[in-house]
Amino acid sequence: MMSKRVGIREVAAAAGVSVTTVSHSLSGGGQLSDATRERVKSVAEGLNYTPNRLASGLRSKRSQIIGFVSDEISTTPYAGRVLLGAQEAAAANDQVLMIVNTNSNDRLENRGIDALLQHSVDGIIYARMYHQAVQLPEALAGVPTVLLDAYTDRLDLSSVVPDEEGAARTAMAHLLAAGHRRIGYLGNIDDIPATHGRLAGYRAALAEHGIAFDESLVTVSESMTAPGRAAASRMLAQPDRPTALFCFNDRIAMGAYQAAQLAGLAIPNDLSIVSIDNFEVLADALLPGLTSIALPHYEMGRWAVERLAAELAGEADAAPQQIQMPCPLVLRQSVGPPPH
Amino acid sequence: MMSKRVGIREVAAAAGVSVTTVSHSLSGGGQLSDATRERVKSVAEGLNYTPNRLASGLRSKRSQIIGFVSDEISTTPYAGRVLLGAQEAAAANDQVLMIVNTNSNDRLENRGIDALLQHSVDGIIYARMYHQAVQLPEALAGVPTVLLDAYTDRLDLSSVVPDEEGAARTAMAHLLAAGHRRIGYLGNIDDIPATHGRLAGYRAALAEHGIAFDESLVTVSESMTAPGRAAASRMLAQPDRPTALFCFNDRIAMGAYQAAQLAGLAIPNDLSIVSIDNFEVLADALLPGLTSIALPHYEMGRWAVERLAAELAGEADAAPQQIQMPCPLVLRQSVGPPPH
DNA sequence: GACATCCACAAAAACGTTTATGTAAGATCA
DNA sequence: TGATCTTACATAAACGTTTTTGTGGATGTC
Repeated sequence: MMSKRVGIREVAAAAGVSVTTVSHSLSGGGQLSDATRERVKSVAEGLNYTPNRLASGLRSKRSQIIGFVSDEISTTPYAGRVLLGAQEAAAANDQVLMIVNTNSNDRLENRGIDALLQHSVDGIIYARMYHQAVQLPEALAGVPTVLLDAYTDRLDLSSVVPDEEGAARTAMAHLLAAGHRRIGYLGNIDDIPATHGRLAGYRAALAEHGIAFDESLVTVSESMTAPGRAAASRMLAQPDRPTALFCFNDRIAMGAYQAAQLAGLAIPNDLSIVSIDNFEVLADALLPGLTSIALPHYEMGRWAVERLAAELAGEADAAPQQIQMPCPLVLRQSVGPPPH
Repeated sequence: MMSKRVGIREVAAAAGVSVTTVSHSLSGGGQLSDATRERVKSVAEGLNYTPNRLASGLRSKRSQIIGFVSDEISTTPYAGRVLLGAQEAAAANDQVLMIVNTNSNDRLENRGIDALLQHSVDGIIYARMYHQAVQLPEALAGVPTVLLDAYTDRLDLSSVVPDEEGAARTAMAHLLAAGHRRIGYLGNIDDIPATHGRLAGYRAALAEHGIAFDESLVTVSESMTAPGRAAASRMLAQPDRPTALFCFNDRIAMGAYQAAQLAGLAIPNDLSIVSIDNFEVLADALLPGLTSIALPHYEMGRWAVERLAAELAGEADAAPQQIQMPCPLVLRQSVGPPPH
């Protein structure tokens, strides 16, 4: 049982054909009679033959490996979902993922990319853990690459990011449908696409419903719980306080929960809250459950790898695409009608 | 610039030596004069030569790839830290990680392992996302393997898991040092090592301090927020309620926070809480911050890969080890002296 | 000064595939 | 009926390394 791995030669010998024939039989190439093809296949199966991908990659220039470089694999809880989507898509395409983390460090990034290229990856997913603009490293020039949760101004690269504005509109639509008209926005302060896109979505949703934008209903803070709590407290202390809050993310929303509690406001009876992230450990754990917009991490991971695979295969629709993924609403219990 | 990748032949030609000499120069093998060695190295550097790992792996039987098999890469927020530790250790050893997710599905697991073996990984990290007993799949027989957050009864396999009992003792020691004597334990109900180890640690810590074990101070529930809340509520409703709670994990602790709030108890003035997980998004966000024991995910990832690398290198201390990693206490604001 | 030893390097085989090229037998065609 | 085309496979080169084996000269030994 524990002999050397069986190679293509052994299969050839056992089937009474040449190694060429075996190779063609298994890959579907060449011209062979269906009879031999099938016979060889079953012999190979019987011998438990599996090809050596190093050898086949060396010769064919296709390693069937996709490199995955990300900035921060660990600090966010999203990385796992992205990776899962990417890995599943890879498996479906008979590919496998080789990962490298850069810690947002250029030297590490270059070393990592180098390592991937030395292993002859067929292409690379260049991923960020939050939506941002990036500049593609020199080392990736000429390497098939798809951007994930990141974008550049280059139109020859495919990329996928969440539809930030759409996400905000969806959140707002939900609040508006519940009857709210005074809706506060607890925004983020960083200069990133999410900041601008979500604010734009907030304003657009108001405009669509003929509600005037009210400067006093918008605050910005760091997107963490404590600053969110402070911002929410300020907003709820206003004389004509909003009946609902749309929060930049779940951590700010958690701050809003705390502020509401401190202000003696019940959710959702006195105050409705919706936010973005659908970070389950928080959203499910909060009391009541937090209605939130999910960022499509799994889907972006899948899409990026599928896109890359398509481009590598030189498929018909292989022109690069830059897409924005829709973000679905996940209902829980933090939204109700406004108090009268 | 964008010519074919430069190979070892070009380096040989440029340096005026044979490819053999180049290979030896760069790998440190063979016997060459230091002069040639250095000269070849600088020529290689000048040409921007990087070896083709497929070719070198094919010939040398060492791919420099480590396979990483995990059950659930996405559902827990810990995966990222494990992966980060593993990846960093791999990079330090000039290796790279190839990952595969099994979704706890045997068929997927076998296909994934097969894929890794086809790519000639040098060894495999067989990881679980929570501490548990496993049975090593058939397909891994004969493949160098290290278990991560998992163990078997086989002594020929290295493994690393958290020291559950020690973690509980550390948590308890902290509460005891603060002066608490009536300490409740909100435990978990699953039949897993963490359940038994942490309970054992709780009992051991009490015994060490001459405190009698009180059945009424222990509850078990699912390890999530809502069940934790219910369990904590029951415990806090007791006539002689505990002054402190040790929680199985942060999610249960969050439930305890909610129960305390419902019962009108302030943390840490009326009730101290410590738990295990140090799940930062929760622990930092809770008000006040939750003092928690960190599980050594990053460290386990590092250790597993380093261990595997050592065993692959056939180092002197290469005898398999099964270790339990210590779990450090992360102080926040949820522990104070008991109310008098 | 004959022989073995060692040094510094080169030539060539090998790793396990894929692919380019070759070929023998049968089918097709004028 | 010979020439040409297909069909179905085989032979051999190639991928870019590492490793095994070879070699010519310098050095050492007695």
